[in-house]
Amino acid sequence: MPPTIKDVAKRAKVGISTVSRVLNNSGYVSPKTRERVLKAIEELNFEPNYLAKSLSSGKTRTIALILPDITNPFFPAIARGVEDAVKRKEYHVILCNTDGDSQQEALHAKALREKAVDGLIFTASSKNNKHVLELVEVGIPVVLIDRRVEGNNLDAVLVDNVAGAYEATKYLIGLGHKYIGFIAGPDVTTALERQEGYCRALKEAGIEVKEKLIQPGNFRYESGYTGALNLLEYGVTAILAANDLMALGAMRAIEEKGLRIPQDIAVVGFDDIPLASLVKPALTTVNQPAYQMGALAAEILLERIEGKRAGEPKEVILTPSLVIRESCGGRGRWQT
Amino acid sequence: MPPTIKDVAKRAKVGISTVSRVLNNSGYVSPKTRERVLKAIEELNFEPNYLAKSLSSGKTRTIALILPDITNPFFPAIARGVEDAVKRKEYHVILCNTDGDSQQEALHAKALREKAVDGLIFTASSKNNKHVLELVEVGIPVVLIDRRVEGNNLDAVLVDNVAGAYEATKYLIGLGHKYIGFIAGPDVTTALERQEGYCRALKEAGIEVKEKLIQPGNFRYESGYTGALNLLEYGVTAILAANDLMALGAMRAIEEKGLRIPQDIAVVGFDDIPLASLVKPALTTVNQPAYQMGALAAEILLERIEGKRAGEPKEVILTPSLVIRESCGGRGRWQT
DNA sequence: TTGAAAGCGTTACCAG
DNA sequence: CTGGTAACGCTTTCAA
Repeated sequence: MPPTIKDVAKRAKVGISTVSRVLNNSGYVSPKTRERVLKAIEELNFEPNYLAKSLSSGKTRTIALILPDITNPFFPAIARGVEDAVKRKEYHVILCNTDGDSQQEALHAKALREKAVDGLIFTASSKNNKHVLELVEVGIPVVLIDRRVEGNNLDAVLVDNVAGAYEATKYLIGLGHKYIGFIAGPDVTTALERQEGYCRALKEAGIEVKEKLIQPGNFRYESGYTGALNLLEYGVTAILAANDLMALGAMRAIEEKGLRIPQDIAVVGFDDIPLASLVKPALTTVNQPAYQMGALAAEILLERIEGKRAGEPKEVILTPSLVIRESCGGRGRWQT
Repeated sequence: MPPTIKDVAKRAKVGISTVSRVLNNSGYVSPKTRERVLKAIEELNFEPNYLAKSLSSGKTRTIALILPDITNPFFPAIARGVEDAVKRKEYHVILCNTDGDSQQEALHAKALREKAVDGLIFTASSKNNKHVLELVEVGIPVVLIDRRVEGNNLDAVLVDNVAGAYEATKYLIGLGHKYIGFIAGPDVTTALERQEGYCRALKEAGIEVKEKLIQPGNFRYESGYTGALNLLEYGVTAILAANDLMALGAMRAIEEKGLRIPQDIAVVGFDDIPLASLVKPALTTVNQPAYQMGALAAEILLERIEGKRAGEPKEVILTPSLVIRESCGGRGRWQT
């Protein structure tokens, strides 16, 4: 059995409350007593039992990060940002993958509540979010990341997807493209917003938005591949994909068709995952500061948890930036 | 305040121990009483407090996964494998990044012990491992993944790195290469073993192992890049990198030098991260079944935790397989 | 400045 | 079958 606070008390010949005080640097303890206690702790190699502490205090110093799939290259950076930010304050993070499944989200939410996590960071992926809102009602702070949930205002760290896609499309237009295809994402706000940015840029430039130039997609490589295949049939000269994975799939399709990037077809992605700069040609894409998003979300969450942030929830909206590389040809006037 | 077992007891007009029994399906409870209790639980929307449960039982149903960096593309699949395996049994996983720093490993180990995780899965990256061994001594099950730690036998899920690199090198030799460069990894067993496989294949083929053809590396993209630059100076016709990231860096260097892959230089990686199949030319590499490794490690750990596995620790050594793609030219005789 | 004692919400043992 | 009650290890009044 590991030593307990009681053992320390006995050895130092003090009461257990005194030990607790020196442990937490709370209340008064005379230097001499403190010394004795410290010595006892040392000799016993005592370590406080966190469970007991948590039960008593109600705090676990653990948060959860719920996201669709850590295997999706957009998320590791977020996860790392979160962990780095909370690590400094000695919190830990529980990682939960949901695959965008509402039921799994619910399961995790329930379990995490029972485990009394102090708060959670959530990438919503289903429409049905009542499980999370329940957590909020119970008083567990939640900050959303990347995706907003409807019908509730919560702290959130988002990216201006409309602006990002708008800028990317405008860049393509500026390069002279008129027949630009879009490979859409699944039915989540981020994807929808990107589509909106695409449409807006087109309209603003007086280019008609053609239904058939908007191919369905699901954020996965394969759907980018098939979407591009269709788009090529329609004779597009450029393709904007709602995320990088699909853009990569599109590149594969284009090359298999014997077309060259960017000479024949230009492609732009969204996310700026690590691969984007490594493929050939390097992918021009809209950068999302994933690491910072994670870190920022974590900081906001900790502030809520520690009561340093009160009042209305706030959305932090970051502006993504177009990173011009090789997949659209010469560096255009948009380069900054 | 959320309702407690006490509230339930009161409402159902039974003792709290009875409530506890129905909660855990332990001991005898008459159908009628059980019914009443269940009803009360329902009405109160009661949920057991896990902390209290844990304090009492000593079990947290939480494990930790300690690895260098989730941002390194080799690890997300492992993490996912671990989580999926453990999720079925309603365990959670705490994710810890160490950056291969022994001090951070120690910090995490200490904190996790305090938080009483039931066990942990560990990718050792520093030589100094006494912190982990301490956990083992305290009785916390540990299973190693990917890397062995010296001086102790623990459950481990490993890959036969020697065999993998040996096969890869032999493949290159079979293709007619005689001047094969190697970009080494940092000072961890996996990297060392891969180097050993490389040397062994060379020797077996009667090819001299030249010191200068072994470039230092640290598993990162950049070191692959610079390593390749040096290797090209020496006129190698093929490069084997100790991991994919470095192989990718090497590819970049080769192309920047105006050389073609695979016509001028062949390259082989190790890991088979998701990017490997996406780059052009697609990378021929040694596949490590990361997802399964994670899942397997998790299963072994749970068996230890739940006492279903006793006796001596055992190492499970998986055999990696060479995945032949495009970066070495035509499919050679090694294709299966 | 210190210690005793009452929780925190469960589990588990022991009578009944 | 069921209900008390003593742990589990710590925090936090409250007196002294």
